[in-house]
Amino acid sequence: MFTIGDFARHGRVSVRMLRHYDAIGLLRPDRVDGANGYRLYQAGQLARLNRIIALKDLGFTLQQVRSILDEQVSAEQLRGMLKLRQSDLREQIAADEARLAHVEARLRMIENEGHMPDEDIVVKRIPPIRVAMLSGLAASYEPEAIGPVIQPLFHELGTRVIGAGLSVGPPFIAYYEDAPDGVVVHAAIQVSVEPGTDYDFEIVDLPEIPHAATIVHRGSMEHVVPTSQTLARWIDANGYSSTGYAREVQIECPGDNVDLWVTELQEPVTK
Amino acid sequence: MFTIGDFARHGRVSVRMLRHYDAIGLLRPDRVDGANGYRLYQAGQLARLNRIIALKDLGFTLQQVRSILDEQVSAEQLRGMLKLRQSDLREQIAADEARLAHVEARLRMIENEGHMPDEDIVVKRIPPIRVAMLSGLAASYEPEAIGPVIQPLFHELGTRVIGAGLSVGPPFIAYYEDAPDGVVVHAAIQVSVEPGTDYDFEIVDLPEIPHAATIVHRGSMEHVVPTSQTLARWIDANGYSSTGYAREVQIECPGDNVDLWVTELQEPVTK
DNA sequence: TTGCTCCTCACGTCACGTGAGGTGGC
DNA sequence: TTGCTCCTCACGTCACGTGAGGTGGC
Repeated sequence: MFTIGDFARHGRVSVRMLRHYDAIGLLRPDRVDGANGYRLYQAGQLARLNRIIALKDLGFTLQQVRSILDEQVSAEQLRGMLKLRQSDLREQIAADEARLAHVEARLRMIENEGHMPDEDIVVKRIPPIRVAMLSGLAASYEPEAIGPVIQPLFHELGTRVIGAGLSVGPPFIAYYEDAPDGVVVHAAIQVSVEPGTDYDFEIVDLPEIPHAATIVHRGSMEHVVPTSQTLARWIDANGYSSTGYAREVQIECPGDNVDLWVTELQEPVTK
Repeated sequence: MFTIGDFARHGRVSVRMLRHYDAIGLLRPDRVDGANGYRLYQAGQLARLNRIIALKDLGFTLQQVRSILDEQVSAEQLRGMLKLRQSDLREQIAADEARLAHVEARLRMIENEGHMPDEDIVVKRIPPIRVAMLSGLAASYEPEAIGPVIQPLFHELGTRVIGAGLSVGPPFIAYYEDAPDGVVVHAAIQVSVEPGTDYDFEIVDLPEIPHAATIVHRGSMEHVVPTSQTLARWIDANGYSSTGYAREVQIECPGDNVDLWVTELQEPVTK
């Protein structure tokens, strides 16, 4: 017979753990002294304690350990639980390796520039969205070429959407596609209508972007280039690669002051 | 101005997270409506939200995120924090890979034998221990060769230790070393004395075993072979290798009934 | 009026670590 | 008597998720 302290020393666990396992019914002492409540264990119970520790070390919860030990799971169910643990662990490892790569990218930035960037980039899923849309063609993918095309498009689109009796407000979305003779420019405004109705603009469901590297740009789109470059460098430094032009989502754009505009760039990426 | 719901949608976080960040002072709303307590955010605050999410994704706690954002840490301190995170992540990944290897070993056992072993093996650190010791020589490392050597050793050791006025009781430890002409057999009993005194037995500090694969054996040591084999197979299946003979620690050994003996085998291993 | 969004508590999560406050045997 | 071990609460951990119960504007 061992007191809880001796049993803990032999099992190389804490006394608190043994009390906890008693409390949740995972490992009851062999008997409890009626007079003083002392827990008393048998040496043979070390075998069960070892099984508990071994299963716990595999990453099972104590609930799972209990049902495995109390033979409430068949060999086949156990195989299923192990398979699940296996894939969870693989995911966990992959996620931690991604995190590690990001940490190392940050360290490289500090080595190179002496500080971390002030703007921050986050990879998110962008859900699909239904928009009213007009399109045009620009000579190249530069602010000087895009601006004169997209601004009239948004103006015209706003007029037509209001004319169709729909409400207009942010987010306003600009996005781009390569064309043989330049860049196709799309101006889009979120709307909630059923498709099929006939309007003097397109109704399009923009697809989700499973992985978009995003950054917030403040101020006029004339000065978006440094922000885009920060985004591009980050994508590169973190082992992603771009799979298209960024969507530009105007989150706030008071008409009177472009310095207060807030735009999110959403660039589709893959690892 | 965004309500909390709109701001959460733009930032792709939950409303609850924004309330939590407000509560801990990490991201306060731009202002709070005095009448109804509504939180109101500015689009520009998305930049801070993104920085929070990005740092959180690196694995920093929200406390750390706050001190980084509020510029209470210098670039040098930040580099230190990133380095620490880096090594933590590497450790985490290594630990999960070890766990994964163990899960896979379990799966192989189920495929091969249709069930998991009933006895369980745990890798532990064995702390150093001071013992009284007598030694002998056996022809080989088999129960039939060891038994006749170690039993008289323990008997004699017990007599001498009692004769020296020290108390005797489990754990009794047997351990082994290779010798040119057989195996050196050590019989040891834990004692607490200062070294230097002269006894008719040795006082030895058994070193710690940083990594010991341990299994509990019940019953006479005559029947230890299947238990040893279980341990050896496990060591092999889990990618460890043995670096010596196992210590045998008698945890319980009532003199009248060897079937009730409980012994822990502690085999030193490395990855 | 019904829905929708907002609010503030407050419990639950998981496996213990860590006191606080007290008892019993050597 | 002093130490040591044992006991039972009960809070704290970390970042929210999830109700409960209620309010305000369309």
